[in-house]
Amino acid sequence: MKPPTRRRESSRLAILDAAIALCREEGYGKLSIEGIAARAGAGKHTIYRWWPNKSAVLMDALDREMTANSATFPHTDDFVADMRATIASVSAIQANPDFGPVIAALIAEAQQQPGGGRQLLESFFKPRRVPIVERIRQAQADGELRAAIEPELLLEVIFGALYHRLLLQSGPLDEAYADFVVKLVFSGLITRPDGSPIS
Amino acid sequence: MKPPTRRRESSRLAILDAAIALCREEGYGKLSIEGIAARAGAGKHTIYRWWPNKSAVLMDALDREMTANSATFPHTDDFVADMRATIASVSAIQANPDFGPVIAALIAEAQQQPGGGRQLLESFFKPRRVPIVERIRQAQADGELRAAIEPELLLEVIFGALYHRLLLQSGPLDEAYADFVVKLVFSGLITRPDGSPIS
DNA sequence: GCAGTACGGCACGATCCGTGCCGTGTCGTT
DNA sequence: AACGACACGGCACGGATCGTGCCGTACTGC
Repeated sequence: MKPPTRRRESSRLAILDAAIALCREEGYGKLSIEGIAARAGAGKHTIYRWWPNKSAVLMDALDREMTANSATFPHTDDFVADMRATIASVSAIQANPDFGPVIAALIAEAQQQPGGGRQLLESFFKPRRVPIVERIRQAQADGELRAAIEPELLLEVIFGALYHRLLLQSGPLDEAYADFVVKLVFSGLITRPDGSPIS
Repeated sequence: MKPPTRRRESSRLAILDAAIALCREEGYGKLSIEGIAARAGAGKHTIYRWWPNKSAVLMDALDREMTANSATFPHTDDFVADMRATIASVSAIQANPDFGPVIAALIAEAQQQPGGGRQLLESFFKPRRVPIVERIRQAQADGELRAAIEPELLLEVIFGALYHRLLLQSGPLDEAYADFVVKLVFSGLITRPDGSPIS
């Protein structure tokens, strides 16, 4: 009961490699289906058969690279430290010239169709946030964090701050910024017996 | 010493009206210089003479409408209430189908050129945030808010959260969300003698 | 080994880009 | 009031890319 696909894997990989390489070299604006096909030594039909548009190709290509080169999700007994390390890791990926501009291009392209943003969120971003959501829920279960707040809502604010820097280049996407954002978001939420602020 | 412009104002306005109308009707993806020129009854040269690309036209068009239809910036003695009302007003504009998609398109298009995001931020967004920055500085001067934090940095987090919903459609851009974001950001920053949380 | 199908290559009309030219109209100068 | 400069609308052009159709080849599964 194998999947009934006679798709040629070598073409698929050549297309994904060509797409993300061209995007990095020339920018997403100059990325074209014709260019991808030529570079991959493929016919345009082969691309149109398997992907609806060029952003879908690029999304698959980025997905392939990012599953190998993923963020780190430490899980120690210090929740805030875990979150700092996690968000710093995410921001480092977004600051990487090999990934940041491609992510920005995907967000940009999603604006072209109605509902494109939501689809990108559900199919690409949300699955990658699952480990972080789980870590937050764990902290809530442990009584380290107010339980009344949805973890996804917190991550909207945190990732929104990162995307602000990614899309509007308002400053460096470095560890200092990640620390600032995490501290800001959690400084009013952490439950400590003595009420001392987190450092 | 008048500015040496023989530019025809009627053409400029017709082009701006045509651009934003077409963007709303068909979406930014189907917006073309040829379409704008045809709808405005103008020559393409007239557009290329005064704007470098279609996103610049759209930015001018949106700017013209938003200066008339601006957010409200209340200034009472309750800083957090002021911020809630202000951010709720901003989010209402972004939730408006006449403005939100256009703003999203501008952010998306800015990703095409290197530095485009920063340019959009400086020329379009930052000037509109000035009153909010001033209100935050006032609160800091009044001792209502920790003075060590840059207001622009706080607004990055707040607006980032709004843009997350605008660009990724992660939920409604309503007053409840604006309240949540403002409360979250300021809950750890407000200085109160009794240390009670803001409600 | 056979049949089905995915494949690469090529060609096509359509759209939009950015630019050049041309004749007209309007505005500033004298 | 007359002139000259320039912005304007209209049209045309080559180039690029789109999405699709057709054709012959090569690979794959039964």
